[in-house]
Amino acid sequence: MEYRFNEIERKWRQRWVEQHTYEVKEDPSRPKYYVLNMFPYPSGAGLHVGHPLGYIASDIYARYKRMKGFNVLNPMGYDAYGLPAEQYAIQTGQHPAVTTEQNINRYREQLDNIGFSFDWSREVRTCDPQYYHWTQWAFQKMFNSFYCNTCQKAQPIEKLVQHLSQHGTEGLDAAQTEELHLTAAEWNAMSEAEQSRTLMNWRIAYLGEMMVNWCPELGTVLANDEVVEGLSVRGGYPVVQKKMKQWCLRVSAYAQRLLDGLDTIDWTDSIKETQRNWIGRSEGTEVLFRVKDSDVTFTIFTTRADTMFGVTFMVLAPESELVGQLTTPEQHEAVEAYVTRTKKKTERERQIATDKTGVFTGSYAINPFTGDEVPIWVSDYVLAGYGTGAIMAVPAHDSRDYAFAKTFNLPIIPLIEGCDVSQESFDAKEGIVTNSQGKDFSLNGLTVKEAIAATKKYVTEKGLGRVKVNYRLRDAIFSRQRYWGEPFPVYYDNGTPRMIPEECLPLELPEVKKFLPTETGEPPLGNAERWAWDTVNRCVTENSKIDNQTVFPLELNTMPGFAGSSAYYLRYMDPKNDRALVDHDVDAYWKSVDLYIGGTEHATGHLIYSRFWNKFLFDLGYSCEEEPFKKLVNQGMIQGRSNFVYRVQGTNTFVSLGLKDQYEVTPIHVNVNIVQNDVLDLEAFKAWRPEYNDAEFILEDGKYVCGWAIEKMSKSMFNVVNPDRIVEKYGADTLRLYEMFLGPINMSKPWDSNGIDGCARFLRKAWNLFWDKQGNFVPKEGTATPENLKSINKLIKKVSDDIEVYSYNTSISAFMICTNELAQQKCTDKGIFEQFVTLLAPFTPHIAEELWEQLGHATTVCDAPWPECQEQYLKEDSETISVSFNGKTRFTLDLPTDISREDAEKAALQAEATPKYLEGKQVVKVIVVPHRIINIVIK
RNA sequence: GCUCUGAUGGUGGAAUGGUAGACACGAGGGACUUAAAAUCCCUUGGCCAGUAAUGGCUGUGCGGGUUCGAGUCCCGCUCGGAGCACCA
Repeated sequence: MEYRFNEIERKWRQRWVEQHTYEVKEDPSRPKYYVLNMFPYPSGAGLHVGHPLGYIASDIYARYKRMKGFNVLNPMGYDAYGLPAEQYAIQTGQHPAVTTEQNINRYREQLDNIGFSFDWSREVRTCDPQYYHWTQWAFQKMFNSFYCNTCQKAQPIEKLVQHLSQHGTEGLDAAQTEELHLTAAEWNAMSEAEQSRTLMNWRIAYLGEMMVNWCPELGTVLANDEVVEGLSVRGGYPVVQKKMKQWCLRVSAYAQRLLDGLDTIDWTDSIKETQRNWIGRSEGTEVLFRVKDSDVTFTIFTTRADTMFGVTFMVLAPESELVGQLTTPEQHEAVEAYVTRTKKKTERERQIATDKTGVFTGSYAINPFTGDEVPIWVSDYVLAGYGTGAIMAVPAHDSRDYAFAKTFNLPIIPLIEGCDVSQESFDAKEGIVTNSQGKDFSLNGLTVKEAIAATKKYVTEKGLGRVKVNYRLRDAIFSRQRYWGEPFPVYYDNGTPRMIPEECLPLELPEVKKFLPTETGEPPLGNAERWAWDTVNRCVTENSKIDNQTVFPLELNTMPGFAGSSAYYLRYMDPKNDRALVDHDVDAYWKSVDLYIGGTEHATGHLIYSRFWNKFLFDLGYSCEEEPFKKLVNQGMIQGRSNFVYRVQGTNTFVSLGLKDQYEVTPIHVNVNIVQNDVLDLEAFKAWRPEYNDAEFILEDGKYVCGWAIEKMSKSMFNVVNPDRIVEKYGADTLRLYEMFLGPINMSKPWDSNGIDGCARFLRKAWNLFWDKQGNFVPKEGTATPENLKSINKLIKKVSDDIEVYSYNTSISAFMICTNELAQQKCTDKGIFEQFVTLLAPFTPHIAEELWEQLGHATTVCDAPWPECQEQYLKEDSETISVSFNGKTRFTLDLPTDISREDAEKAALQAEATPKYLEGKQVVKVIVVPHRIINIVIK
């Protein structure tokens, strides 16, 4: 009987749809399990073989869990907003919604080909108003909340307003943009608009004037994780720093909880470490410095409080507000020129620069420990956004300060016994402190660690400063000057931002005539005036105050890509709910994602924002778990394996790999789809491109062998392998199997079609177990032999163990071994075959369903119970045990398998061959270890 | 610079501290066939000895250590991949 995978796969895919096999409902009688893949951005290029890797891995696990009796949620959807569709729209005029729809349809077709157990009735798309309703809703909740440091959670903004009106900022401990001091009277005297503006200092979603990453080419600002080495991640365009008024999310308020939460979740160390780096917690001290002949004071942040006696100058960031206050008239011109020069530099230029530049302000600060006057400089090696934007410089013990001091000839005072700072600074936090004697305070003789602690204590007691924890993590910039994103549900009342009433959500994205900024430089939504006024008239009741002559009444920015992907896992639980993001009871059932699969590239983006977003919803009681993703598995990237042909220079002749060294050749990328096992299909090559029509070849052994290299999978390298082609040629089951067989899912590896035949061969062999040469169905009741039982139980044990740790490649090896054994044993027992098919079902569902039906079952194999291993069949009566002395095998013994350790020792010592090895020697101990070895230690 | 990862045949990769190289690909040999494809069987880390069965030595990036026994644990390097980085 021939294995016709095409027919079988088509049949079952259709039946799964008809019978709603993969649709799930909340079912309190069964335990739940939530499996999730990072949903894809549907790009125009379609899926390549790398994309389904994670989906297959999670599908296997989801199917396995279902067979183990869990109610499994395994949804899929699309992260549909994004720059490529919009860039394409700008070039072609094609509406992004149209291209996105097309791409989604193509993705769906490709995904359906692979036989996933997704519950498509729960599909979400971030660009669907039914979906982004809740993205906008969450934003409004953030706008109407602040973060209370005392209770460590988000609170309604009304509580803050109440506090301000009764006590001002007195006793208020909340996450804020800058430190404000207000009395209740001052607050109450403010106009409503002023109060609204002031509240931005605390809101979790706030409008802030801040330095942003501006990308002129893309015409938009970008978040920190969207910029790498001063270039935009999308497109690689330069990014400059610019001060702009933008919507921001106060992610920094959650820094400590984001850090602490990492200890409660099962993610790999490396991705946790990446997030820890990104959050960048650093414990230190803030110290207040007075300025000579002035009332001005300023604070600096340091992690090396022990080096207070080595401060020889101070440095301000060029963007610091102190620069203006501290520059003396004589230095004004020089400082001005320096600050202007810095502004013109791109982020990248500032990062690359190794030389220290700077300028003296003319002012001096007074070291609170020594009373010394030290000059205050301005330099761009100090960052405005970190700490206080000002530092105390200790050139002896900080390499950057050292370089600056050398450049400008400033003094260097060493503070560690025996350190040599003539060539470079001594940065290590170790050694014994010296040179540190003040009026009433000395650090001499202490270790660095002790000195830091002592200084902290002193500073706090004397009111010179305080202990402070700083984080690198910045607030997320939430505005994009783009069209294809969620509109902000915000209108402006004479410049004061207000939320569109909740009952008016979703605020739908309007049609626009063009996707570029308006002539006045407004974002693309500025083209949609009609939409703006209609919205205001429809939703805002008291709109009399809005000046409809001059000011555009709605927010024109749209939200960034991470907005829609931050809470999508909650929406999958209850995707059609039009009254809430997710029903409370439904959320209480599904709780959080048990297994999340996706790439590491989202470590500092989506995976931070999502955790932040969920923690916020948790604080407000909308999500019942604090961490959204309990277990995270990162699938590796699938790289491309490119093939090359070698053209003899100046000819149209191509020489095979083994002979190319005899010629002057140019390697040329050749389409991997016309190469098999590195052998070129000559006719296909000639037909590939017109210029190769009359190509000639120099062959080796009658074949043209191509060279190869591992590169990124990309169109330009002609190494993109399309899963549809593999499915067509080998079937989806073979594709699934092969992708998993390539190696552990968390490792990056090149796609190499060379091995795929092995998996196809295995499935054919497995299929052939069920029919004899005449085409008769083999399985019969009650014919199991002990060998059959041993083989299948070995398989059950191996697959059950391996699947739990996602070691699918070794499971598949076990299947191959078992298949060969059953074939050799000429197994005919129906029970054995049923167990075999059941085990196979998560991996290769189509063939498993077909065989399951052939075995006489009317129900789907998806609900067959996962077999339990019967250990008794694995045991043997006796086995050969090697006996070794001092690590070398000397002889073997046949012993019963269930023999005790003592008896084994006795048997080994009494064995006939033993004495001659023991002559004149003393037995120290006998060690019985698993795997059939007894080791006798002698002296 | 700091942090995290990894290194095993021609290739992808297996090995709870216990016979390293499972399984697969590739390669070589053989069977079947007019032929090819497909299928099946055998060999396959390296070196040495033997007509052969087989035996010996060596071997998991490098150098040490712990252990009866180390790919696995510890210390010190080399090289690759990733993250952070003028973060005070």
